[in-house]
Amino acid sequence: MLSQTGIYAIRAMSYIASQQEDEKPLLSRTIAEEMQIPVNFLSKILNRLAQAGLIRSIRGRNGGFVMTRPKSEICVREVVDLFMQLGDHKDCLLGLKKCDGSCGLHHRWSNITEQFDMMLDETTIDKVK
Amino acid sequence: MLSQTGIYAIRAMSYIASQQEDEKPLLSRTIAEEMQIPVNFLSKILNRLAQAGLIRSIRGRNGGFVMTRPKSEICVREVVDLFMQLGDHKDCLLGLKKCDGSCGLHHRWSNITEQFDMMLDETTIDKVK
DNA sequence: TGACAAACAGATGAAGATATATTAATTTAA
DNA sequence: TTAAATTAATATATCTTCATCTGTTTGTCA
Repeated sequence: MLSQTGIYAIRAMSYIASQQEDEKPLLSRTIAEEMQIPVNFLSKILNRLAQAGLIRSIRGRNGGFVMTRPKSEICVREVVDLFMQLGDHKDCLLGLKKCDGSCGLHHRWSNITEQFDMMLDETTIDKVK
Repeated sequence: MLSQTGIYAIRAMSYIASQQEDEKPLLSRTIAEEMQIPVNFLSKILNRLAQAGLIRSIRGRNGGFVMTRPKSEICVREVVDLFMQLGDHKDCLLGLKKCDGSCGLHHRWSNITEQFDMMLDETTIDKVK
């Protein structure tokens, strides 16, 4: 449901959020260690997050990453959307094009995806300890 | 949540189930066309289903595949389990080892996986139109 | 200028999905 | 009874996507 990259991104964001009081930029190395993410791979993820404006990157000595917005105003979906397209969950689980919602799994599946979507939308980064 | 292979397997099984009245063995070619599955790939899937005893294969002229058990007694999970291990859904969505269930996504996620598991267990092949 | 840190490019690896080709079993027809 | 046609079984190769690693470049501060 979530790709490894998506999971890493949430982990990284929530860590940065949890440490932002310090004001001091967080090193990617530190984040990688604390959150158990391969450091070079994390680098790409952080870069993408920075491009999207969710964090700000600071180069050079005393550099690192800092939040740009209040952590309570960033929802998990915003993060995830940068790394995977969750596709239209409205579709049939079995990928049947003809399916009009009568495929036996359809109703239950759409309940599930609905809950999943709500979870992403309603959970903010600061809630993800 | 389901791999492509898992999806194909359910599609194939449900098609065989829906046609079993005829008694005549179904060709893999036919199943592939009707259910939009790459024929050679389907061949492997059917083979696996046959090994597991969910269907029986008949070689040679007039051969094909037939059901071995009443379609109302085969649940979706049985099919899926042959092609993917769904892992322990009990775990933390974010893969946090330390997570004691307090990770903000945990509660909602475990509800979701619970429903998903129930869907697989309680839906029989004949219900998957 | 030199050390530090992020940014970027590219190569590698692994898993899953798909395609190609060959082999084995069975039936039918000559 | 034999040969041809049909069909599944199997083995192998390719393609794709995602994840990971390696190395180089660029920017910044002391």
